[in-house]
Amino acid sequence: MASKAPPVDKRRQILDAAIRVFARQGFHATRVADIADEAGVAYGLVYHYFKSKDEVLNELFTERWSLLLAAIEEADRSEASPRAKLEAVAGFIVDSFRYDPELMKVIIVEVTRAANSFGRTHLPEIRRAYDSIAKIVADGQQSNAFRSDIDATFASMSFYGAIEQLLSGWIFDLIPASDTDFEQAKTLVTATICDGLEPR
Amino acid sequence: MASKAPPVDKRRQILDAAIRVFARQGFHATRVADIADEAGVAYGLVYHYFKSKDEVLNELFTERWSLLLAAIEEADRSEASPRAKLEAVAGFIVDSFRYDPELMKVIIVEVTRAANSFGRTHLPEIRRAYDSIAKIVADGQQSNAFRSDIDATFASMSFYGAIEQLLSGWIFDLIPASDTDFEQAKTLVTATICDGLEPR
DNA sequence: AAACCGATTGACTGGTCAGTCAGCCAGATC
DNA sequence: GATCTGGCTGACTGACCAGTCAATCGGTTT
Repeated sequence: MASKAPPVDKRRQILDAAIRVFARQGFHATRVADIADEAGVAYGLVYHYFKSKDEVLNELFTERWSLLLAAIEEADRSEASPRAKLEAVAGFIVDSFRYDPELMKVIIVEVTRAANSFGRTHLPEIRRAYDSIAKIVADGQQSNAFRSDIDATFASMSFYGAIEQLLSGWIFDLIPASDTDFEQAKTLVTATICDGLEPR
Repeated sequence: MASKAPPVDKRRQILDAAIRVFARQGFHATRVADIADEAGVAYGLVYHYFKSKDEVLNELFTERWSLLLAAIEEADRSEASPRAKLEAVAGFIVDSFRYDPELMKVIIVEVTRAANSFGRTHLPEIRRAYDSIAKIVADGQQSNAFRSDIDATFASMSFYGAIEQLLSGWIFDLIPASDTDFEQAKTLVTATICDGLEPR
């Protein structure tokens, strides 16, 4: 009756190939044929599974970003201190990069930081991440764990911007990217934002 | 003998038109014909003054970025406190945006945050900005104005990332962009990075 | 064993543009 | 007023590539 499951999931194969090719050449510079070749699959099959080249990137982004949103919201729901919540968010993003640098590169470079072209479609989802972080900050201010004279939106943008900038630095080899750098980054970003650079 | 000066500088006219069109449609989506139309100039004239469409963007970026580099290095040379130096840098970038939002949008969106495609060529110049900021931080650590347990490179990336994220927020209408917001941003970014979110 | 059906193939097409180029025109020079 | 020169013009072309589609394949059902 059933048994229709193919031995290999070609759709997944195409998505994984796309990650590699997008990471290597960038979205605009990759031809659909490149994806098909990398996946070891015929050109037309890409269009069997996806409406367009854009939809492939859409799928990659949505898949990963929803995890990020879930992680942020879960951190927020926890009983931890506001600072620990922020550290959890930073940790999740840094680990995402460490675990799958190519996918994160694609998401950051081609979507998140490409709000003018491709990212435009996803601005609402991207914004949700900012908003969720802002909520953590605002709650922290409510409970006097954070000072209230720095607008929560400003603070959340600064926090997220700092993290994304670090990822960019790693992606483009502007700063060293060893395992210890990743670990340090998690605490240092949070330390910078929460404690500040000036001695206490 | 001389008197060859045209009444209007067509080259400049093309550059200014390009700023507007790039800001409106994005670099990839603008055809060279769009630039020529916007400038009120024949298609071919663009190629009289520029080798390629890329070179137009190159020119815009280099023009502006060299000002930024000069401003950072000047801030560094001043006698002010490290914190005041950072505030000067933040102030310059924010003012650049306030004074000419379209140009800054193009530079941030199409170059700085597009390191995979166009920005790749300019990575060295972009990096110089990061390095100059890092030097300010490192000097601050040397003089004990800043704590030394946060790596200067990390800190400078965080600082710059925070600012760029704010610009992105303004560019894409994610956060309010009034004159008071701009003024606040200058001090708040510095306050966040130097003092931290937690109360002192 | 015939009909069926979804997965798979890859040649082909239509549209889009960046960049070229042959020549025009207006002011300067002789 | 003839010639020259360089800014300026815009039609044209060659390359590129996303997306289409008709055909094939291999397993299933009747």
